[in-house]
Amino acid sequence: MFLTVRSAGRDEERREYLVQCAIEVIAELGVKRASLSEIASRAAITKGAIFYHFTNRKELLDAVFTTVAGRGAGFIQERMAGASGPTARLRAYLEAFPAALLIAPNDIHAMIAVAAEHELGGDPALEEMALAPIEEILREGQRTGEFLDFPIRSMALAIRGTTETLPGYAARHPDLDLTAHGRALADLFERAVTGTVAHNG
Amino acid sequence: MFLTVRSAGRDEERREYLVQCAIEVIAELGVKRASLSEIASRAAITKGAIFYHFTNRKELLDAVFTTVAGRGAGFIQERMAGASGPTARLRAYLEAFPAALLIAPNDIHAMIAVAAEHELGGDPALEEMALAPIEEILREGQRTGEFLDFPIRSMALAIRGTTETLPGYAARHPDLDLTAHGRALADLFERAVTGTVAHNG
Amino acid sequence: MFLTVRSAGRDEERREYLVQCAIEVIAELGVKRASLSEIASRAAITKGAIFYHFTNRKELLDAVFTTVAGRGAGFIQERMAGASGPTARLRAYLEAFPAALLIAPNDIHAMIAVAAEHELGGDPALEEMALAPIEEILREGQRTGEFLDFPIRSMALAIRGTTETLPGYAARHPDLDLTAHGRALADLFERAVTGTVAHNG
Amino acid sequence: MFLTVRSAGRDEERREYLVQCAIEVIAELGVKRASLSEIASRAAITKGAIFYHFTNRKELLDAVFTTVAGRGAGFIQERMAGASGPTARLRAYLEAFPAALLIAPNDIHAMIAVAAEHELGGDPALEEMALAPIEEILREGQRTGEFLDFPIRSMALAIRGTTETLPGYAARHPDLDLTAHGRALADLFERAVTGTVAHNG
DNA sequence: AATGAATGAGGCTTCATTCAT
DNA sequence: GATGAATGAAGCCTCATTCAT
Repeated sequence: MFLTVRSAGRDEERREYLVQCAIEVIAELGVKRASLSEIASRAAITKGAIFYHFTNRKELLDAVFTTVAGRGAGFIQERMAGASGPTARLRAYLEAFPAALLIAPNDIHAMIAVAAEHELGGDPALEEMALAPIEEILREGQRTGEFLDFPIRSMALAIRGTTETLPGYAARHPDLDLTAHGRALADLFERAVTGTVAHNG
Repeated sequence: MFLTVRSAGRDEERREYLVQCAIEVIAELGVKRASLSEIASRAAITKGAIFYHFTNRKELLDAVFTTVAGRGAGFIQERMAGASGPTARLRAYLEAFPAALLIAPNDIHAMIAVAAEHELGGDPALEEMALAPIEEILREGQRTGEFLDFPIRSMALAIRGTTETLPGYAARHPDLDLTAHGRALADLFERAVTGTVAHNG
Repeated sequence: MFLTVRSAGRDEERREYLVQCAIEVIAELGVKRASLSEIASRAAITKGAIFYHFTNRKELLDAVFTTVAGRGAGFIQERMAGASGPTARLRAYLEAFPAALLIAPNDIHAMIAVAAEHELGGDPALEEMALAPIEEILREGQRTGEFLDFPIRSMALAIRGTTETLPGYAARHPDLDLTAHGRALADLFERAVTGTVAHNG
Repeated sequence: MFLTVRSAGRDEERREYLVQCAIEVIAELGVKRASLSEIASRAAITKGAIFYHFTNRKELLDAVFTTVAGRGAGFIQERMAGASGPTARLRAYLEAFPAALLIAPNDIHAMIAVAAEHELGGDPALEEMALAPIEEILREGQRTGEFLDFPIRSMALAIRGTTETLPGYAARHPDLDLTAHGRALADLFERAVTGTVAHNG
């Protein structure tokens, strides 16, 4: 349609398109088997063309991660927008993650897969970015007194570990009821941080 | 006969040695980058020699997993031996895992890494094997009434996710106090399953 | 479009070039020793490049066989074109094979070599394909009464065995007069199938 | 039985045993896949031990060939012993080969397989050894006038090609009636060399 | 006479990367 | 902006061969 348009935007569009193709391939085959050939063929271009848009494979993978992490964070924040107070926000967070997996499984699978690769020798700042929003909720809860006293980092790691590990299991067990599981996780961590579960009463 | 026995012992020794080298390489570089070259050079032999002791890379990796999973299970069982009752057993389990990471970090790293690869390409039974002991405790706790009512699989997944994810973080944050973290996890899940924490009282 | 056509042509050219190189190597060294390294070095490219044009070694070998079998069949059919009647056709066939060996020895050597490997690991249909044209002539000769009564398959196997075995001998005995040998074979089998030899009278 | 005997004969026995094992493996798997490992394991010894008895793989293969070719020649000579006159001898020869294939298929398969490997870069004298007895019959037939005039080498090559090619086909077509085929070959070549077939009249 | 362990060369294959066009 | 062709390093694996014991 816009084939004749020569704008800088075209470049960006193309990058995003390639990233999207990469996400799909990664979600289906895993990072290791997501070769540039595979991605290129999914995008119906040639391997060489990828290098016009990305310096190397790593840069493409980074773009994939940034994209999916960004979208994921956006989705979760949306879900948390209506929740006021740390307890509700924690619940929203824990239910949002499985919901995201339901709505955009490719994104989540790709995010986890790439993150796993990145972990060895990857950017430690990335990890903090994932923990930060959780810890913020926890800290606020302790400040307001709604939450009990517990080591924040340990609790955050438990929460993150629980969510991070979910996509793989869900992929292998398509019968898992993600909504129910999300609620169960919310209950579990609500009781862990507050000592009781209001909503189930 | 003696010759056979003696040489069988040698052979077994050699296999174990190679497995140990593989564990170290995997713990340091991850499964993907643990090439046979790398492992061979760590063992100060040639690549070809590996094939004298193992049919395949896969067979070596399987041996690695069997070894580390066996040692890990042994260690955790030892730690749980003194604990009676589901509450105590759950605490023992959750404290034992970080302790194992402290004592034999390579084993744990290799175990998680290999398990991740195995699960991608494979054996769903493995996953159940990891969840089974956890779920057994949870079921018993619910039966005796010590534990609240919650979906067992969800709780087990949370526990497993928490532990499975720990080695990576610990590797990137050597300053993490694993003993304290183990206690925190035990507290957290004890409160989640029982509604309160006895030992902190 | 032109670009596609032109490049498809290039691609095909390249494939044919590689096939030709493979034919030469196979003719000289045999299939077993015709490694991709050897073929690549003959083609003055790298091993890796072969995989750009062929999926694997087997595909290259298949292309070799298709090529030489096609050319060989073409040549023999050409020679048989002028011959009418089973007796003349049989003679044409038997003289054409040594002639082909004279004109394109590499082709014939490669064909026999690859066929031998294929048959070991494989395709029984190939064998029937080689026997079919011979048996057709024999059947027709018996139908018209020009040929005596004999078991067709046995006669065909004798003819095929005679030709199949010739390239090896010819390679080791460059002094063999292939034209004369072809005539001798034609005489021999003509007498075998008709009881007499017309042309020698 | 003779385990305690320490004679030079032991060595020879062992060699023969290994050769026999090699024959079986080659007959079953072909020369290429008849690795020393495979042969050793068939012989229930170790690879290393083979090198005590043979300098290298080639020497073992040579011994295999010598053995099977010797036994084959013996068998054929036995069968030809009762035949007097070139016509009868030729018939005996041509019927003996398929008979040998029936009685000792492993020998024949191994012989052909090894010969095929030897052909590229092998001993040319070997080939003459196979042709000599055929040519002797043919020459005698021409001398006595029983046989027509034809180029001896060409006829011998046809006969050898026919027989040499048979084992492979027979292996792929176990339903082939070897006795009938032998008779057919004898008829065919008898007519080719004499112009008629006495025995079928 | 033989074994067990290892070597080292060579084989096939995959893939990120480069580059002329 | 993109393609097609190629490179080269690395990976896994096989196997004849060697050698101390």
